[in-house]
Amino acid sequence: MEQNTKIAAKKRIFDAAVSLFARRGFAAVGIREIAKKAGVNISMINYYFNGKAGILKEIINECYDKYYSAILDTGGEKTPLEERVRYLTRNMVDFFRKNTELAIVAFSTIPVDIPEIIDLKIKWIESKREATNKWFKTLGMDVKNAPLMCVIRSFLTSIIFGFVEAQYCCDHIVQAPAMPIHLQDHFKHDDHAVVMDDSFYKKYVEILGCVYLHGVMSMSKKKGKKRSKKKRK
Amino acid sequence: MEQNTKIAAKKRIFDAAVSLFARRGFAAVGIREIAKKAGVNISMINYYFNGKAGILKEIINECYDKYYSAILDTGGEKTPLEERVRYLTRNMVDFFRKNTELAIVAFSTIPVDIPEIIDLKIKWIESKREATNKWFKTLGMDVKNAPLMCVIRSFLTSIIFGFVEAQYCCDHIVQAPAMPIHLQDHFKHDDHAVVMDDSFYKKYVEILGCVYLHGVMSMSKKKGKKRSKKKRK
DNA sequence: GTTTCAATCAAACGATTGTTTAATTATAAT
DNA sequence: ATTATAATTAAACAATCGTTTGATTGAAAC
Repeated sequence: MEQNTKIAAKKRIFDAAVSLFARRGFAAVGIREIAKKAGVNISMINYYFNGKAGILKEIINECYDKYYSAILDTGGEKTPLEERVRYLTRNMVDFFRKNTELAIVAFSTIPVDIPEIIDLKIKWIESKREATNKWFKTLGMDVKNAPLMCVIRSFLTSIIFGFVEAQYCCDHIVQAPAMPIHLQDHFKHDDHAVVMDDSFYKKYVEILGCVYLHGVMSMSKKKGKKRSKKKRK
Repeated sequence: MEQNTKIAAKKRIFDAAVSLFARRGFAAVGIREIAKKAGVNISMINYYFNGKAGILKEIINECYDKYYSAILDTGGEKTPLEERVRYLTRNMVDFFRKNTELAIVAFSTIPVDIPEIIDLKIKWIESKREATNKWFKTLGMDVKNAPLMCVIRSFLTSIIFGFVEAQYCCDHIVQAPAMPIHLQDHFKHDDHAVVMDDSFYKKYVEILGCVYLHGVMSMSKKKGKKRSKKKRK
């Protein structure tokens, strides 16, 4: 068996699983459906991934690797903060756009029955904790301030992921051919009818970056220092 | 059969389902498990709810009813905007805290195989669209600006829900007795070790309200008017 | 008391589930 | 060519799934 074809079968399974899990959820998709979509026999799931959970493990590893690459790339320290915020926002939006299904699966699946997956996720998050804290300190955040960090830490991820997931739902589930036509008419107005091309996302990134900057800087010690001068009487 | 006991059986099923669905997901939880937890026979699911999907339908209706009550209660029009933002933020945080499991199930479950549920959700969202737009106009948002509205529309919900869901996961899944002990040690520092009591949430609301106000007002036509005066030469 | 209606139960049904196993086929190495 | 290894297949397994059905029990109405 040529390496190319070997890789192809494994990859086909992976891609089929990502797509199906994203639309339907991990628990609702069976290995027979994945195998059928990938054009392989069901035993291949076990052979290549050691079972269904193994697919999920690889999804999580690939997604988190890409995710943390995106969020930890915040530009040069000499760059003005405004530009860095914009740069980061763009990185993250790009990440979620390019890896929508991967992210939906990895971020939304919490398989309680499979502790090793929970373990894996926790390890990823913990291993990147200090690195992400560095960025928040750059923003002037007090990382020991618990309620503050609960707002700020996943700010961009929550907003972008929430939006991208909703769009995915709209495009691939509600608008999917299998869905009754009358439901598809619901999205023919306002932001739902907008062509979300690169131009749209450029504006989205600008706006979000601005909201993030202004919102977060209202909590920043860096900005707070400026104010403290005025308050001293 | 007394009405009290009748209500009790149906409610026990509902509550058991909410709890199980929140932890494990709709597709992963079977009716036998729900019936066992509720202390009834499995046929009761069909009797009271016309099947598993019926439970989900009632969960969605109850949750969305409460959710929209919360987000549409934005205080009096005579009240200063700052206070209204704080008021709304508190409403929403309270809603998600009090109805965590309900919200997780209703917001996270997208049963592709059950178009009537998709339909129901869409109807809820569409029926409240104009009412929610009113608030955004109050904020000075241009509701026709698609990328702007894609940032602003679900801003608070994304952040609060994301946070509350993560805490639920931490408290009820990772920290659950069935989870191997070594995983539970991961959350003994920083914001994860904080007692999230009313005092914590009071600060959380303050901070989030402030971030929201400053972030959103950076995009507001109301604030924009003030600046336009200075720009005129 | 009897009859009717509501609530509950257990059994059955056809279908599906992920994992395992042994056989077969394809490919690589000699 | 033969042998060894990798990839693939089909069958089997034990378990589970949600819905349906008819029987039984409990409560209300008369």
